[in-house]
Amino acid sequence: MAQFNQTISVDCVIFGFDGEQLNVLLVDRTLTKEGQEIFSDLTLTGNHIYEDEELDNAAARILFDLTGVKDIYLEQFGVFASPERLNHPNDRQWLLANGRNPDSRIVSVAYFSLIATKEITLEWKGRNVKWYPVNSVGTLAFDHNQILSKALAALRNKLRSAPIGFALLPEKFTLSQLQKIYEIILGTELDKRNFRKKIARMKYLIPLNEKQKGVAHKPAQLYVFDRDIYEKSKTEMFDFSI
Amino acid sequence: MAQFNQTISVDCVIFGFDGEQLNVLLVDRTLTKEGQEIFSDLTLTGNHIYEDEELDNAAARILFDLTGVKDIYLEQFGVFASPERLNHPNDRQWLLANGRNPDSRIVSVAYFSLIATKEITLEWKGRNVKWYPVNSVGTLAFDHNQILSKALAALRNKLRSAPIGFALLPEKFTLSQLQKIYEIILGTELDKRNFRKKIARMKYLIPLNEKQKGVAHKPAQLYVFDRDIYEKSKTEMFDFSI
DNA sequence: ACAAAAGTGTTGCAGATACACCCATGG
DNA sequence: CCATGGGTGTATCTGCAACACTTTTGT
Repeated sequence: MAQFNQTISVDCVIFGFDGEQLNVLLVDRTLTKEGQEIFSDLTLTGNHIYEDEELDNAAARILFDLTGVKDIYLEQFGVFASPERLNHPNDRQWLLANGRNPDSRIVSVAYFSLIATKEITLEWKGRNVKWYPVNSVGTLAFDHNQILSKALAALRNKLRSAPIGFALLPEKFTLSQLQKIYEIILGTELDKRNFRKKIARMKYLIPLNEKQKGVAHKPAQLYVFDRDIYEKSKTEMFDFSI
Repeated sequence: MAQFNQTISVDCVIFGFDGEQLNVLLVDRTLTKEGQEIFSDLTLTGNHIYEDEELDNAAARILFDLTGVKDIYLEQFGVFASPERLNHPNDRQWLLANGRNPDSRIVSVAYFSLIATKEITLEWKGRNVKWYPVNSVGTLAFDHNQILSKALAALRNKLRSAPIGFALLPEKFTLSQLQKIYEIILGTELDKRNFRKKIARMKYLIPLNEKQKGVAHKPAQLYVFDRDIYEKSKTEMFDFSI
């Protein structure tokens, strides 16, 4: 593999869902000097790209490096390149301590991605990453709060126009889980019956002959998403509303 | 102003509407050597950014340089950074002839913008730019065909979710002109009466006490778009469809 | 037996579609 | 007076929202 490109980086906003909340994967950034902690805060996951690497591949690589998972939903949603984006004192100090020039400009191409929180083990390669509920994220490094909020907006938008909710769920999921995802991301309450009527119209959500087990209530039917059927139905789905 | 950043450029897909067709503004790229024309093709408008310049400002600057118009609708819709995007022979030759290194990687941040074709004079600063109907654009330089088709997709999407059609029209416009824009961009035919019913619901489209002049038929009422009313109504307009 | 979530139908209303004729102007 | 696009209303259909009770399991 070639070397890193010094001016282009990719940041990934990795969303996860644990059944209750929408979470983001954040990296612990602690700067120490002679054993003393100088500061400690959090960043999104990201990295520079290799000279011969496509952006999409760089994003997938970063994701794999941190989570050990491949073939994940990934979508580019913006570029962040303000000349001031590395100007905060902590950020400059951090860059200096890592042998980088805080005055050189870095464009960051931002992706968001969706995975089921439980599907991944964060012990992978001993990275210092953790899930944080999106609602309680404090001040992040660089312009990462901006990136996160734009990612949320992009996620909401996308969720309205394409069936991506189950990317946050295990392969087999229940309709209530799916409904909860819509409710949390869109910030609404949805009617159970109306929700299920819509689902019934989506031919690519396929009920299995299989039910939940070990729950202290009527076990729910499990569903899977069929990508092939979805791709076919997409061509027919035209939305001519002005 | 600082100097140019060599690795970051901004490309603008400038759409115009002439009453009949959707057009793109393209730049003539003719390479000559010792008075001999070596090749001649077309590119999108674009330029490198200045070291201390925001991306949005760079896009606005490029637009102003080429058209002499300010305060234009502009929207970022993607980044193009494939390591192979400058690899075609003509492109390499062109870069070399212009003193640039064809092997260095350039990321291009792409914007699309909307203006009324007739509002601008292309003699501005003697640039070699011209309008071309989007339907009959041939092979463009670099990856500009890719950029153009993604711009069209972004435009269609945006048009469905936000009232931006009149950005392609003069300040005062008729409803038939607006309808034609929707028809051409979305590739549909729309019913005149139903279209006007939707318009009537948009309180930010304001009928003037003024009519078309010099047309050989019943003169149409002119409308303007009121940005303030739009911004207010936006907050209420929530779309909770899943 | 009880707690907890799953699952299921009907009705009213609003917004979408389909459709045809008269009007004002310039030439 | 003719050609051209401007402007208008109604009937039907379809999709969305609101709403409450029975079922299955684990403890």
